[in-house]
Amino acid sequence: MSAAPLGTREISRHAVRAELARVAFNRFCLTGFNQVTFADLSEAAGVSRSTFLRYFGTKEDVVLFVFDPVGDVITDALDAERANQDDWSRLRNALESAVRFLVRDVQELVTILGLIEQTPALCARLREKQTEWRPEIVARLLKTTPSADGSSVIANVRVAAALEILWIVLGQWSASDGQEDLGKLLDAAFAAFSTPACRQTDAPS
Amino acid sequence: MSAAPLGTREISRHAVRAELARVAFNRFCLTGFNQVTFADLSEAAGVSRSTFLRYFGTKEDVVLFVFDPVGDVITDALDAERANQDDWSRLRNALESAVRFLVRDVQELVTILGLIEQTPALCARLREKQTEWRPEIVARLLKTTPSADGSSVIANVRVAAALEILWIVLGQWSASDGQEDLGKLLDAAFAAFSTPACRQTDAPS
DNA sequence: TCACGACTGACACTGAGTATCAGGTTAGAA
DNA sequence: TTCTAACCTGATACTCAGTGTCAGTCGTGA
Repeated sequence: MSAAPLGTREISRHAVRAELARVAFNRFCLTGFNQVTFADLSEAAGVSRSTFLRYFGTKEDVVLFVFDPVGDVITDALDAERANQDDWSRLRNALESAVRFLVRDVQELVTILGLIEQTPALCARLREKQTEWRPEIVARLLKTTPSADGSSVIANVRVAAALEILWIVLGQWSASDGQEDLGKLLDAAFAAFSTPACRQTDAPS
Repeated sequence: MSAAPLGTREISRHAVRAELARVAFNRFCLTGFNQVTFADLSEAAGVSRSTFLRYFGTKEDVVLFVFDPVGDVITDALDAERANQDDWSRLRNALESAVRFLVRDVQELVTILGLIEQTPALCARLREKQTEWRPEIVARLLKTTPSADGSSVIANVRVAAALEILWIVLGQWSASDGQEDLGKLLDAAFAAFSTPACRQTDAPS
């Protein structure tokens, strides 16, 4: 996977970043994202405001940097898929990889999703990241199943729809406090495209 | 449609707002969104910085307030649709209403979309608005064709996908400088869901 | 004509994010 | 071990978005 030597400096930086984020996250959950300032955070973490800002470009990134690898996770998973599957199946399985990557600690993810949901600035920034991932994913999809007419509109729409599903499903899952089965939720969400009549005929059994 | 009496105060406010936005828009296109400050804008418009800020809560809104009615346009159009159509047809037609509302001056819309595209802050804020529209649209969709299992996941996915299509299509359209036919682009985009094999088999003729 | 509400400009303030600089620390080569 | 170059840190100063307040002005309706 990641075949970088990772010098000691890099390791240290990574660890400090994680610790700063941990301290900050507690504050955010306690007081609310907008109410906490960089001055508060740096004081709580025992570093200067300058240093804190050097580890995270923006306040949003203090929370959202954990989502950064998701784009790569999806593209990698898409490559691993057997190419003889249809687009939707491949995207669905790639999303499964994404949620597996994200769900390491259920309670932690539920908490972070809750914080994001009730903070417009975090939602916006997360959607921005999502849009950044799209071109790469579209390219990967087109590489194995090229478009007939050379247009990438269809691929773009499918990828955009899949990424929307990711957040809708995670929102639903976190609303159930992490109880619901994410695989089933993904299937239910993708059913929005596969039900031929395009009616609300979910769960017919 | 809008049956409000609209007092003179309201008319005046509306007109001033439009003029301020016009002046600001020119500056943004000339210098770039991030390079222009409220001080620049207020000076160019001949009002104080305070006044300018009173008309637009944020710098993003100076550009994006024209999109505010789109949510209502879509929900209204959805109501007007005959309920015996399937979800995708209704959404597609509602989107047609939305683009008709937006395309009053082709060149102006192309310019504004270009500005948005090359300014991450504007993209983010626009997506935020888009997310705000969704619950209302979903409710309207469910009112006529309720979900079988009481879950709104499928409706949410479909609406989210449709709204993604809106921006993908507008992006494609503005890339062609407003030459392409928006109706055909919408059809092509919705084909991403209707092609049964879910392959890139666009435009088979 | 008067009174009330809204609009305006001026000012002060908080907080995010950028840039710079001097001093201290560490990694890695000599 | 020693030296050096790269890096990290805290301090400071700065720009700008956005909020809040206040006194003065203007339009409207009674």
